[in-house]
Amino acid sequence: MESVLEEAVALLDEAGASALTFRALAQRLGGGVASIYWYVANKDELLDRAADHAMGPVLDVVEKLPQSDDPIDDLRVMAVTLFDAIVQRPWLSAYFMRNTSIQTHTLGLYEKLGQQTLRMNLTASQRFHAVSALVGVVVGSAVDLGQEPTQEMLDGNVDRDEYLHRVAQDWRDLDPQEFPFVHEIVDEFDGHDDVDQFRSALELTLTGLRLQAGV
Amino acid sequence: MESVLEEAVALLDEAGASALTFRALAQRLGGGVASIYWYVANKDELLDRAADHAMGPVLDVVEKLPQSDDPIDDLRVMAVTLFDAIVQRPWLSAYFMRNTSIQTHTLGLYEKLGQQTLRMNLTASQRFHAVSALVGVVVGSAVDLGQEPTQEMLDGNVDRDEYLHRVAQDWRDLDPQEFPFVHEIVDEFDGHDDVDQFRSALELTLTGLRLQAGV
DNA sequence: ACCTGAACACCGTTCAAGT
DNA sequence: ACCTGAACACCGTTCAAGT
Repeated sequence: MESVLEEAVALLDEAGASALTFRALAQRLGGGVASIYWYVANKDELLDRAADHAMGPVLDVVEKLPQSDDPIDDLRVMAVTLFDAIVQRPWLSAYFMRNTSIQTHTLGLYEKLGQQTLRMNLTASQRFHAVSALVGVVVGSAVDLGQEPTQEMLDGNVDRDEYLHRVAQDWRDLDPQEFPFVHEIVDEFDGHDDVDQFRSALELTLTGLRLQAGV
Repeated sequence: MESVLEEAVALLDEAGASALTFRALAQRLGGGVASIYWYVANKDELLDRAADHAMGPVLDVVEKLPQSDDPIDDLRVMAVTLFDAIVQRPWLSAYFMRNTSIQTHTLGLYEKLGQQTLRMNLTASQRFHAVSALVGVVVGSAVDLGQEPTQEMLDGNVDRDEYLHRVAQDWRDLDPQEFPFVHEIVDEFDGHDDVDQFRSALELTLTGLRLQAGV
């Protein structure tokens, strides 16, 4: 079981979600395809378990984080830790919190995030929504990352920077009268860093939360 | 072309992303599978175009929205409009803003959101990040919705409420000492509305944005 | 310009049969 | 308890050939 998940994660890391097939996994394990069905009921469960397996080290880090006097600061560090993990493993975002009865590490992370809201003056509803919002920011910001390279990127052998640059050029060719905003931000878009984007989105949500809790 | 997208959207609406196959689509169009390849290069493009096709009416609504004196209020209405569309078509979230050179309606929506930030005292970078954050909130909140029903849900013939209730029961069985947050919010989680969750996340981001712009 | 049948190289999943 | 080979019912995609 352990080695099944280990090899599944390795396949996902090497070539993304589309590379994880039962046949490829069986080959790496040196067995037949049907064997894997002794450990998991179907591919969904395999992916849920693989994702949670990869969350183990992340939970370890989060649990060892020192607590400051400011729960908002602690939430920020935790969210960044989680986001960093997803940056390194973009395939994670699609399977985060999909089945907590199987994903115990993920549930642990959810709990640790939530415990910070227990330190703030909020209602249970506000706490629930706050953590959902934070998870949403992390996952929402990571959606871009999780996307498999498009056919265009594979064909032209273009990397991310080159791809962003081409899109930016398309945008610059648009009518400035009709698309004033796109023209305003096209230089920002061109070569932008996903981490900056995430950080800004996170800060907006944390600011809103700070105001709500009055801390 | 128009009818290809029309039928593709119909298939997606009826049974989700997994129902849209070239064979199923060809059958509905009364033709062969290979015909579709005259209109689109591959399945990715089909999905990108279908998603943008469904965005047409949404853009129409957003463009006809009256402008208030508060750009934040206008952003809220637009975000809610977009979210509502995704609630009705959960499959949309996965293909939003994936290829703007093809997705002209989607680009139009992005522009309309952004134009509200032009009315606020922000830098170009802040504007870019603000709209990215808002899109992230919408898409991030919609990720739950977009997920296909799990095998467990199909097997047991359980609906969403019943499913939430089962997960909630699992959570209630956890050790309260170890999972104080999960216990705090389990009653909120049980039977929660995705719209409420989205609204809260949106409000936190808008509050942060209001503070940043000083309006 | 538009459509087709038939094939190719894959998938996830099942199942009777093995140890 | 664990593994297997072989089959089943699908996929997206290609291509030579048609109108």
